[in-house]
Amino acid sequence: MSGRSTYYITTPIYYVNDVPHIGHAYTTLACDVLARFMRLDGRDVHFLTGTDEHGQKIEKAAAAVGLAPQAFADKVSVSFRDLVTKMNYSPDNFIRTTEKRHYAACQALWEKLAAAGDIYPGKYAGWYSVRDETYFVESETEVGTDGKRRALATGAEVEWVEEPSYFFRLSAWADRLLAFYERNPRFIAPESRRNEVISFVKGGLQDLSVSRTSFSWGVPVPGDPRHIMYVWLDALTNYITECGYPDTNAPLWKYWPADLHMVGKDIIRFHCVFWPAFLMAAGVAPPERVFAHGWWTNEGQKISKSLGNVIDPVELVDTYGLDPVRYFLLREVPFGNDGDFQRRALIGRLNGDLANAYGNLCQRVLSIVARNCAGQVPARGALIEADTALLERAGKLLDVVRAELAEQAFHRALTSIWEVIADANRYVDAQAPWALAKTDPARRDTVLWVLAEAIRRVTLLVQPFMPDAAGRILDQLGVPAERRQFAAFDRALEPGTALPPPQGVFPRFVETAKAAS
RNA sequence: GGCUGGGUAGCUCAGCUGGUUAGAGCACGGCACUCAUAAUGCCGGGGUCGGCGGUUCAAGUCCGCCCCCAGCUACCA
Repeated sequence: MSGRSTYYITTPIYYVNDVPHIGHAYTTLACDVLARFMRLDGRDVHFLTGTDEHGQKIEKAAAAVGLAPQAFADKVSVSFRDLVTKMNYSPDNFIRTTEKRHYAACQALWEKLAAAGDIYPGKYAGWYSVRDETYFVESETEVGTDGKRRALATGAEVEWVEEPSYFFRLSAWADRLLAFYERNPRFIAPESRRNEVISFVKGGLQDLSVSRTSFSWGVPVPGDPRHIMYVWLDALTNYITECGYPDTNAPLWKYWPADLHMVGKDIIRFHCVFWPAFLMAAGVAPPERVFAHGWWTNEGQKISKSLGNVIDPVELVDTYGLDPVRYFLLREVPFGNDGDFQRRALIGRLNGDLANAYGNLCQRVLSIVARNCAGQVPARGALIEADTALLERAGKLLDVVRAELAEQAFHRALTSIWEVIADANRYVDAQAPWALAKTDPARRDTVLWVLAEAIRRVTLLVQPFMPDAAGRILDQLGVPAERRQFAAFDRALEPGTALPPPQGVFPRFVETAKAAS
């Protein structure tokens, strides 16, 4: 942990050659929960997401539909902004690589690298397919029986082509990168990814081609505008563009270095090798941490457009509700691992964890309160051991969840919260407030107060995961907005506070015949 | 091929530096309760901890070999 009061967290910028799918939704969701948690915990948070709009693919996709690249990017970028609303994400800004300030940042970074002697002109050579208009790595090609080399993916004939290109002296950075990983063991997570990156770098690094002349949709290289900057040099720079680079006196520069770049496991190399090398070469501090999460499969099958089994987050939210989907994605799979998306499992979580355990706990407690306590937070008398035991378990939760989220262990944070929910359900049965109603109303009130207070503590911590549902439960507990920050975690419910009539927050999901088939 | 991680109840997984009868959640069976969203609680069945061999008073937990799975092995992102 940095120990700073600021917290800067980023998603990758999403390539607008694609419509948003579960993978995009998942990455941003994880960031959103962290951003919300840190804000509630009093940190000065900056949460950034956005779109990557340059490159040959965009140029070609735009041409294919008869649009200028910018117009095409404008159009597709909107669907990513819509997802932000749909999923109730809370970014502080949505950055686009086509912004003027981003061109300035990229070119400034380039000039810094060039001045440091880490960029030099050379030739980029590789197996080029004229038909596919793209280069292939040697391993992606194969020499056929006729002696001609072809791309494995497309079967198109490839030829050895050389074009002028600028190179970044990455080969010179291997040792410094390894030393950096050594000094910063938290830089790459999870552990298995760290091993992969280190072994990759230990295997030796080649210089990196960082400009192209084969297309023009991108940031021109300073002093040589025939060249367009390599997409990753362009894309990664967004993280510092946002902070005002190259102006280190800019108001947002206080957020750099980023506390966390959240990425999918497919782009870990760009973030853990290229990016820190670029930054160190430019004299800018590398980010604190990169977390590479896993991928989802769909009911056991690999997700692919050609299989037509892409998971649409919008459809999920429309079917199951936003908060259950947010909960499921972060609870079902240990964060960092690949996970299998199963409707049955989602429904199981929704009905079991949310409706039965948590929602029903709130409902059974609040309805007794409503019926017996004149619509107010009940009076509390002396506490017995069972009472303090439950309250203490709920009270420890803030530290537990804070520690788990420092490691991005969302599933463990949620498991801990739900253990207290289970404790609370056991406590209700053991104390049986409905029976106390006849024998000892004062004790009944105390039991209800303890339960309401335990639910308050739990729900405060549920807020980052399910902001809307948690908000509605806190409403029903009469917790005012200004006491929903973790600074107010220890401010117990005040007896006598007026409460609105209780209302179910997590309805069970009942499968219709159609949904089941 | 090389490197890394993993193979523990029907399913998903915990099991740190080796130590009493191997755990949780879900699913399944029984019981209790009736405040609650047919919710909740209690009890229970079920595992030769991938295989073989070894170290040790003692091994999912250490060592060796083997089998199986996944990821990585660079410039579309």
